[in-house]
Amino acid sequence: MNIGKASKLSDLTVKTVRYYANIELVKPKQSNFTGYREYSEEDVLKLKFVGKARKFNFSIEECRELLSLYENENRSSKEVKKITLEKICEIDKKLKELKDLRNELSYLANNCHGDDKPNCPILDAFSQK
Amino acid sequence: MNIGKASKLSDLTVKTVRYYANIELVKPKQSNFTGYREYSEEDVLKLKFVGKARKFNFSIEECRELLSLYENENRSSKEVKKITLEKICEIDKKLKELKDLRNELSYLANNCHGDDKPNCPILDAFSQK
DNA sequence: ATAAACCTTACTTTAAGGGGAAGGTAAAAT
DNA sequence: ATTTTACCTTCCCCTTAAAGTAAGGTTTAT
Repeated sequence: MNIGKASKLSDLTVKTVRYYANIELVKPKQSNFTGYREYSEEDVLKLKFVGKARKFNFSIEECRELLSLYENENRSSKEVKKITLEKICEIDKKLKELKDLRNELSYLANNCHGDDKPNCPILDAFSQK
Repeated sequence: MNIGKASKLSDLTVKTVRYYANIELVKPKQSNFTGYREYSEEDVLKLKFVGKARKFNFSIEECRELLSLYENENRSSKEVKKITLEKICEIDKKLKELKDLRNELSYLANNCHGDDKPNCPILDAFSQK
């Protein structure tokens, strides 16, 4: 099938699918006389796989790694679990940062009158030496 | 003072300070015969202000807005509070996304044996149709 | 025959700088 | 006085993961 259909079936944009071909993440065989990319059913499965993993916040390079495990019959689930646990750690770190940030901002907002006067504890906090 | 000192005092890299000058966020007067940027004490205060706001996750454009409020004697704290509350909403949204993601990943990891066998519920989940 | 729908490569843009080259300047050490 | 070292400048490329657009080739439908 052509890229348009592969795009629809995998729920990715044509641009994205073409990008994945360029970076050799999911590379279809090139049909030689039209120059059109020719996608197989299996390619579509791989595209879907990557789409899911991307939604789970895995980077392209991590997707490449997962995909090679996915394709490898001799893989061990240990490796996949390890990558996933690392990703969870990353997310926890980010969550903590965001929570702290939210606390500080909400503290500032609560102490700001929000009226027409220029006094503003938010700006004061930003301009503290 | 030169950019190096302004950089140290504001706790930003020279690259960053130069970048802020280029995008006219914090623009010092250019000393004309050496071509060196000439920073005032007030410029340093602005750089620090931006540094703080950036740490609070405000984008450059939001910093520009906050900075103009900071410089404006006729500002109303209402405006600043509004921008801050919007930022808190954004953070809440991001927090929810990350929490959901974490739940799904941790569910998958918990169900993965993590041994040397190829069966892996994580990969299975990624390849579901 | 022509228009539409689809495909191609290639270039530019995004956010917020980081890295490094090539070269000018200033201050300190010899 | 000269050289070394420490700063400073502009300029260009790199990062993520595509999206936008241009210019042009192909295929299908009317």
